[in-house]
Formats: sequence, structure tokens, C-alpha cells
Amino acid sequence: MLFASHRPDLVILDLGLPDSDGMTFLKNARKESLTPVIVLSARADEKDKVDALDMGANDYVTKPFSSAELVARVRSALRNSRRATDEGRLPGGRFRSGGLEIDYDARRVFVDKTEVNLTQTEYNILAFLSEHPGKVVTYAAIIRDIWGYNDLNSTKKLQVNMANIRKKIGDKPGKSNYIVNELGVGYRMCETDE
Amino acid sequence: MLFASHRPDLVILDLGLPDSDGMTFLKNARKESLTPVIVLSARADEKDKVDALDMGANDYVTKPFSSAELVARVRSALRNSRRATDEGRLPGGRFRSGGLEIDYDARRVFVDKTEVNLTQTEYNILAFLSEHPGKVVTYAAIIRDIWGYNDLNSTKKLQVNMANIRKKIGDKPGKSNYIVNELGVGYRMCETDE
DNA sequence: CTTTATCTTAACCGCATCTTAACCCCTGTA
DNA sequence: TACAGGGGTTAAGATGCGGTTAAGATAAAG
Repeated sequence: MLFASHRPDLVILDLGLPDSDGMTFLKNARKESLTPVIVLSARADEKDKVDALDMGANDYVTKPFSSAELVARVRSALRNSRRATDEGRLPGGRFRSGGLEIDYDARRVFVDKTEVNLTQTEYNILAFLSEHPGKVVTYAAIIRDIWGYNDLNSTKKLQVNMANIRKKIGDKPGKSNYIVNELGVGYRMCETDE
Repeated sequence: MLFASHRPDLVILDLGLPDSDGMTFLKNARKESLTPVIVLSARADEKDKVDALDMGANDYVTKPFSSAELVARVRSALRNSRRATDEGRLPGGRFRSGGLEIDYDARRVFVDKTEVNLTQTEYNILAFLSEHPGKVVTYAAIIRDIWGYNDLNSTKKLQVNMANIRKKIGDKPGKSNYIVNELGVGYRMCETDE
């Protein structure tokens, strides 16, 4: 997906474009980033609107619309998303805690200087946790960030991913080094010590 | 303002209401909270839309609209705002009283700089008490907060949990340091002294 | 189209936590 | 001294949550 490489601040998605399935794009986009998406459509059809919004679109604008309105909606979306991304973590940042190191730009993770190979979702989960070091992040928050909605199987999926992450970064739950589970609440990434 | 007392999760603001100036409300609301606001209006007028969005509205819906659309937009707004407020975790910050310290974000408790390991219910009880320092919190209030209802066994459970908490934080009832029992009423957490 | 990596779902296990119950201690009252 | 009521304490059995593993589905890569 283009997101990983281009990192746009915002996407305006025109459903009228014939070449591709906008909905699929939206779904995938929401899967791998929180980039705000404004959907344009000629169809004021109910179902389309509802679907798009549920799929994670931040806004839905029907044609015809004025440029002023679009600009206003863009401003609104950016304003909200900026709040959302935790006051814009600067790019080029790294995270360190003990032997664990995360390079946000390269989306790479190292343990004791040795790179570990995480899948996209695994990386996203770890990165999200690391953005709130020392704080408990609820299951719901993680799930919403990773999958964009909350279905019943999500916590199970999260657990499986956690198991994989832990195995890869050498984390022993209970006698854990990096990630602590708060029963019934969520996970907490240990703060950079010393 | 009503926000401080009622803390709504979301506001639907109908600009059609005659009694008050919706725009002023919006402006003030945005000043003191990040609560998402969805604006309803009969006027599809350009300028109104732009103004409302610029004033901080999260969304602008023109009548007529279906209930399905409104619900979808509410979902969307809540989703986004929840991300923004970092999954509405309870009061951030810390609590201190003598050697007892509570980190609400991390859900961790320290006594004289040493962490004590509380279970979730133990932590919940302690945190709840600490939110009303110096005041007696009735059994019923605690029980309602922790277990959500009032069954007959609950006060016993509460006592057991209190015993565990006290043991862990080194609190001697009678000669207590942190938590005092008010006979027949409830518990009181000692205020931050000095 | 085949192959490979990743995601999803399901089943199972172990343990921390919850719950319950029994007992203790203190205080006030006859 | 005996008894009653309220809280404190302890321990044992039940429960549920999270950890773990593996197999089937799906998507990406070649």
C-alpha cells in the first residue's frame, strides 16, 4: 500500500472515479493508518454514506459542494486527526526501553541491536503501545487503532498477536521485560528506564 | 456551562432550535472540552456549514437526513474522538498521601517509592477512594462503582478486598495510616497531608 | 498460477483472581 | 460474664482471563 511509503496527512477519496473500488481502498487504508479520509460522492444514497462512514471515513461529502465547504471540512478533519495522533509525534523519532528499540521512520524493531522481523499488524500494535510508554492502553483503544472497529473476535486476535510479538522480542509474560498485561483492562509498555 | 457537570460523550446540536444561538454554544463548548459536536441544520447554506466546521464542529448534517445516517455519523465521531482523547482513560495524573502514591495512567501503586502489586479490583477500590480524599465513601457507593450493583455478599467481598489492600500497602486498621473505616457507613481515605 | 507470508479462527491449558465461608477480635450492652 | 453486631483476617475451591499453539483462510509476491 502507498501509505507506508508516502504517509499523506489526509486523503480525499472520490468514489466517482471509475478505475478502482473506492470502498476497498478505504478498508485497506483504515487498516494500516489513521490518516483521515474524506469521501466525495455524487450519490447521496443513504447506504453508501453509512457504509463509508462505518468503514472508517472521517467525512462524507456529496456533490455538488463548494470549494469553501471542502476546505472547511479538510480543516476540520486535520484538526481532529492532529489531536488524535497524540499531538503529532515528530517523525524521525525513535523509541528505546532497555534493549528494545523502535525506528518509526523505517518501521523497524531491534532487540539488543539485532533486528527482529515483525509483521505489519505486529509492528502497529507495538508502535502504538510504545507511543504511550508507561501508560495502560485499553484493549478497546488498541483494537480501534489497529482494526478500526470492535468486533467480538478482536481481543482474541490481539492476544494472538501479542503472543507473537512477545516471542519475537523475547518477552516473558509474568516475568516480563517490556509489555505488562493489566488484567481485564489492557497492556502497558514499560517506560524507558534509567 | 453544562459540560463540567454532565460530561457528555457527544453533543448533537440543532441549529434550528429557536431559543438560543447555536454558534455561541459551539464556540464556548469547544473552548472547554474536546467533546465531539455534530451540528444539525435545515439550511444547506454554504456559509453556515463553513462557519460551523471552522468553529470546531466535528460534522455538519443537513436536513432531511435518515436516522441511519445520523447514527453512522455519531459512530464515526465517537470513534475519532475516542482516539483523540486517548481512549478516555480516567483522570490522568497522580495521587499522593504520605508514602502512598497512585499513578492513574499506569494503574500502578507505590508505597515509599516501592511498587506494590494490586489486583484489578483492589486497584479499582483504592483508586475510587483516592478520588474522594478526606471524604467518607459509603459501602454502597464503592460497591456500585466496582461491581455495578448491590448484592448482599458485596460488603463481605469489599471487606476481604480491603484486607488485602491494607496488607499490601502496609496499613494497620485502628492504627491506620491511609484508610479509615467509619463504622456502619463506609471508608475514608486520608487526605494528602502537609 | 503457484508459492509464500500473514491473518484469522478455534481449541486447550494454567494460573491469577474472585468468591465464599468460617473464624477472630473488638466494642457496647445487659 | 455472656451475648450480639460490626468489621478484620485467612484460606480453600471455583472461575474466568490471558497465553499458547496449530490449522485453515486470505492476501501478497513471484
